[in-house]
Amino acid sequence: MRYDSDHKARTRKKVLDEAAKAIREEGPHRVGVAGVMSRAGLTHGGFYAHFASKEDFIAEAIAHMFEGGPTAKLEKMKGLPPREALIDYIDFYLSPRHRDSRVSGCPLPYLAVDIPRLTEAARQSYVQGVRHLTDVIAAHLSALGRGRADEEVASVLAELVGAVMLARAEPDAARSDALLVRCRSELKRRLDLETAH
Amino acid sequence: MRYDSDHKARTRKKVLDEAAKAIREEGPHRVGVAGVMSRAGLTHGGFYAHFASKEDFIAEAIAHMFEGGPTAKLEKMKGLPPREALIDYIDFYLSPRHRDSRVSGCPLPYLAVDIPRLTEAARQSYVQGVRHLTDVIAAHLSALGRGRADEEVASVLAELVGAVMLARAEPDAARSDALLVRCRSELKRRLDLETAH
DNA sequence: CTTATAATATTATGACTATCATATTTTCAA
DNA sequence: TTGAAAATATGATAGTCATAATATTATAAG
Repeated sequence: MRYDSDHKARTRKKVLDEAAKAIREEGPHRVGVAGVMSRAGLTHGGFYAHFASKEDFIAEAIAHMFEGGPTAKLEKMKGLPPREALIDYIDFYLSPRHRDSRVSGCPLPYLAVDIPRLTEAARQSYVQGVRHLTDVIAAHLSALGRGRADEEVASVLAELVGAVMLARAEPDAARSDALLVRCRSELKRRLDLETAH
Repeated sequence: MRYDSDHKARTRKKVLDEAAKAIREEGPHRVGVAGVMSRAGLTHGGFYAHFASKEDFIAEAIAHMFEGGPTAKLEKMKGLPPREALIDYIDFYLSPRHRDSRVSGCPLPYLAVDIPRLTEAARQSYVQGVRHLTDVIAAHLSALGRGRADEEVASVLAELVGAVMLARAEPDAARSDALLVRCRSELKRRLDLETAH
């Protein structure tokens, strides 16, 4: 071979990185081949040397979103005592910073609505991500001695995802902040995670 | 005038009805002028006799979504005793029927993700819809004698919206149903709405 | 330094889109 | 029944998109 052995692989990763950001900003259907390639410092010509089709590309980009940085926070949870881990995660997930992060951030709220409109491959990536997050949270709830962890985790995840989406849709910053604060405190209250007394 | 005095108004309504359905099915950016006009039994030519631009059209269609049928359920809530109203609404919102309703159904979960990408006019319609639903639920929570209704309503709304979205994203029917059941029962439990004992 | 080839760029094509100018149809009033 | 105007249709234009064929560049091996 003439180029570096992983030259193409690095380019591919760069393109997928940009795609993941663009999907968060514009949604999976509005990202264009030429746009993403350009953001990655390339022209659109080489696209089909990397991906079979745009559909395939979007599915790969979505899988990529679940591998990247946003999962780091989740992995860190595993090493912490359950109470601390849950408090940390709720505070992170419902933080203004996470709400405003338009290029990283958990894929779940970004993609939920479009998942039924995407390919089977994209759906599978999404489902895996949901299962993973569900399992980690449920494990910590169980470790805390909560008997109905399996029931509770559905409700907790729904509130996390719904709150981030509604906070992003609220243009009034103060109201958006208030929504996050309220959901944070309600979540901790109903999971008996309050730090005081 | 030569045509019936409200001929144009009826056509306009028909077009907006179809647009509202199409937005739920495909998202606000993927609905096309020609497609919606065709669904309404017209050709694309007359479009600009009804709307100034596509952006304006989408904003009007979104406003229309909040006026139509899906709000009926909400209005019915107002006439019921608070406990019954809340139980009814939760059971409706988190029903498989509402999850599967791809042409009617509450606009909140359908639009949340796209709202930051739409015009100011569209955002304002959405915000009004959120406020309205928030107020009605909060009023019923207060009527039930719950002191922290303003805090709770944010959490409840987030869970309702998030649960519907996640249920729609879950391709496994049994798992999707289970998610809805769990959120229904968790919501009623934490709001002390359980019917038994 | 040369050459082969992998990686990327240039350019082209056809499908689709919003928009608009113009033509045609519809139907009330006379 | 006819004329006029309102409502809608036909057809065109310019732009964008995914896709692909071909050309060019970059670089590791000889």
